[in-house]
Amino acid sequence: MTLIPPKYEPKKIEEKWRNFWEEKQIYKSSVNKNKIKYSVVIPPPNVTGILHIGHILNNTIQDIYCRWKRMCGYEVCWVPGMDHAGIATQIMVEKEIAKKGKTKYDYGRDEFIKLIWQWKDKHGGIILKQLRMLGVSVDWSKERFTLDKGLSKAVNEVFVDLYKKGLIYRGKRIINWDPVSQTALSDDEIEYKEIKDKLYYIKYPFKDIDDFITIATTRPETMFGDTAVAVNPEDKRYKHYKNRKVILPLVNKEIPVIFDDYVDMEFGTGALKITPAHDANDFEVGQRHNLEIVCCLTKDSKMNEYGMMFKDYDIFKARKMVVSKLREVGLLVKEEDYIHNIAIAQKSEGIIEPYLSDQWFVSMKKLAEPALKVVKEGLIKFYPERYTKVYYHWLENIKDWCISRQLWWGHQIPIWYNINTNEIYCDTKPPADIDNWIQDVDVLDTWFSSWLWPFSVFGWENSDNDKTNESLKYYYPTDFLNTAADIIFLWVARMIMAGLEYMGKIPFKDVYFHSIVRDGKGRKMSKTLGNSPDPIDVMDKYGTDALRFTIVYLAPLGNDVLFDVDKTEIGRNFITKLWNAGRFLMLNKEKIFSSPDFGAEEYAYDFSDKWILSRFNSTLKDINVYLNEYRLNDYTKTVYNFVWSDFCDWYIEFLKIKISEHKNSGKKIIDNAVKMYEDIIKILHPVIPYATEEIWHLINDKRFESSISFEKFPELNSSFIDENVELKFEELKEVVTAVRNLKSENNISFKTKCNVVIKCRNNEYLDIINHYKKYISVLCNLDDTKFGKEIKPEPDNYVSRILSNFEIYIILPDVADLIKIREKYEKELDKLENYRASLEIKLSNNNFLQKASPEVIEKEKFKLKEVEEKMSKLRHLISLL
RNA sequence: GGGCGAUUAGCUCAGUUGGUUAGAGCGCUUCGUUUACACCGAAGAGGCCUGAGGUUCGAAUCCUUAAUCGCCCA
Repeated sequence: MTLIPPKYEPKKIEEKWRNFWEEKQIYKSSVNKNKIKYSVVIPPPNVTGILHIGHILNNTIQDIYCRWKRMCGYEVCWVPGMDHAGIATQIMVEKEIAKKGKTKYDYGRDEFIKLIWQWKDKHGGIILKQLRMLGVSVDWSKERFTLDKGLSKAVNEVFVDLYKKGLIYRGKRIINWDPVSQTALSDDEIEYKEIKDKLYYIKYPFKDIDDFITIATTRPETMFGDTAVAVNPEDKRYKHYKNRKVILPLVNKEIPVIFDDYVDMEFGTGALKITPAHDANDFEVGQRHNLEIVCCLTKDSKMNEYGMMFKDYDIFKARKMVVSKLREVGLLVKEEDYIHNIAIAQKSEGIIEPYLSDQWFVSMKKLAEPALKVVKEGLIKFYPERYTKVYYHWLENIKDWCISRQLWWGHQIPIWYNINTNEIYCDTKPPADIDNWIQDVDVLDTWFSSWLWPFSVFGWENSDNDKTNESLKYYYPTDFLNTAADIIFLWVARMIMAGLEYMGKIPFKDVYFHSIVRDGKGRKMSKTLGNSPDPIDVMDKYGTDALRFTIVYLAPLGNDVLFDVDKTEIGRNFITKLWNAGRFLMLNKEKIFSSPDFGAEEYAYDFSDKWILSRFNSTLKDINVYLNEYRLNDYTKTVYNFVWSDFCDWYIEFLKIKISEHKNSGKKIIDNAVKMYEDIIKILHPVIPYATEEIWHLINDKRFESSISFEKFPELNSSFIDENVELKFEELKEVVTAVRNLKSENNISFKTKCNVVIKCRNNEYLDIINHYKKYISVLCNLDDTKFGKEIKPEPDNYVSRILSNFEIYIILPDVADLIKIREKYEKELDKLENYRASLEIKLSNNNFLQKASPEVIEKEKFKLKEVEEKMSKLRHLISLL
């Protein structure tokens, strides 16, 4: 028989089982029509990403479900993979070549992409290695990457199909242009910096009347692109300018005054110049009012021909010149110091210029309708449920999706332009006469491949092969998606659309939005704050299971997790406790089976056995509910409390005594306890796989070729749940606690043995005490325990505690401090009196008696009777002092 | 500005359709190495359930409103 070592050493043990699981490929899944499948796709992490604490939560949750379902007999398939993260990855390589003073243009597109692949093979995917450490039970043989051949084919197929359906079109859009690196940037790559600037007030004279309107702007040089002046329709100052036109200074062009509630009346003069080509908000206003779009800047932030005499000057120089010219002609009213945020490119530090350009869009309305319907009809469920509201709101106000990105790394758009005719060609295959065509230089948004993930990972490449692809037929739709709520639109909603459009079926049934992990002060984890712990360090220090357990334990459904590294102690301590309980059981088992003092006689379940079986099954019942409702912190908390408070604090303490009292049945007793312990290990395996695997093997050394992963998850046996037993056992616990409390409060050390008298309400309670006299005596360290229905202590020197069904008297070894005892009793009496009074008020209220249900009234009456009884006993005690 | 949440013990949170003398973990105080565990055990202190109205016999729980904080979308 193997003994459990004194200390749980996570590092060695984790490595051992991780290798075991992977070498034996035990989590590899294949189509098995005899089993119900449970499939999950990982939210593909970014290929450049490294593991942070949020990933730990996300992947632990998925692992819990995969392991749980596997133990429940499902054919579980969890697909891992990564996305190619267009911008992030390209930047990594651009930074690298920048060190050599080179740009991507020095290499050219094809060579540059080769470099990125090299980078990816060398540095990419660290995160998957880190996920291995976490012990995720994914099927590594199914690992996918969004730029894999098959997945790329799927992307092209979908683009072409949507284009042919008329759901993809080309349109104008303001993008973030970095004039330094000559590229478009996404919002994520931009930082905002506060700068001191000037706010210029400029007069725009009216066309027909001798009046003017003053606008305020920080960018006078863009006035050459102005196509309107806007005011708020509510603004009384400007109401009478309806249908008027102003003359754009310097340009001498007529532009309209428009009314739009986008305008902030408080800002500047309440009048804005509208430059649709050079400001994203102005562009929107322009769209609403059908304004002309005039672009007056070049791609390197210089004035173009619309800038007239300022052509070829850069914007800063041009600004100065424009201002002095306006001053000269008397149209500059004033300039004010002004502090505002400007957008800066993270990498190049260039000042971002909003730039109007041609982009590709997906028309979303048609795709959104069915996606809305399936959630409304409950085919897809969101946890927490309130996210459905967020989802509806977005889909009901859906905007078209800009899918082109000005990058080289990604799926190049399958659109070709004819050099001679400007004709557009769109197909999965390039045009035959390729020399006459140029392919669109842009690539697709990374999400354009991620939205196909739930079926592309199973081999979907086009709408024909899904009919013959067994894997796809078996695993799709998936059962569970777990992700962060901030990508509900970017990813979740779009997957639903794509799933319905291309598979004709929802992509998943349950979507669980997990918590956001924040630091202990509630701040978001961020690189700049440096408050984001490296999970690998935490795993090193406390153990992987400890981190897994803690993070789930702290994560309530729908709320943020406040995580500090120190808190990992919760998980570590719990695992140590669990480990030691097992160690105790195995030590005893060894002792019992190797000593002639112990026998193997049958031992019928006694009260404490019935109690722990009831508690265990109640726990099992609860955790089944919690797991089904994605209340994972309740799952961990429930098991935690059961193991610590019920199993260790009480059951094992009882067990110690039971074994010594019933040596002839020692083997049976310890076997029963070990059996329950094994069940506990199994229900914990989903959350702490390493420790439970190790323990499971230690309990029985003949298991080396197998894994706890495929053990049957303990099944609920409701017939063991006995509320009455649980309540009665609580009372027994109360007796023990009361005796300990009396000792402690009267400064009797635990080591000092003393005598106790217990008066029981009736025969039933008498039986309990009779049977457990010895246990109480050991657990409280007593000398003599007398009990009976009518028994009374010798009326000399004792203190007492009145419980509902017991009166406990403890004989003091020294002369009692009567004053202190009296104070104690009176304090208790005061408390009871308050309670009694509130009950009496309630019960003398006619309204209550008429309107409350009879059961409630009975309950209140019983409480009153009980409290009155206690009080009279207490009064009696006081009178004896 | 629009929407969605949150506010309960020093901290982090439970509290399921209203019937509770409002619970847990951590922290704190006191005691303790009794043959699993000091990453431990025993005992204890600690709350006008954010404020104000209302519904009800009865509200931490339902409604209205205010304040503070957070998230998402503009």
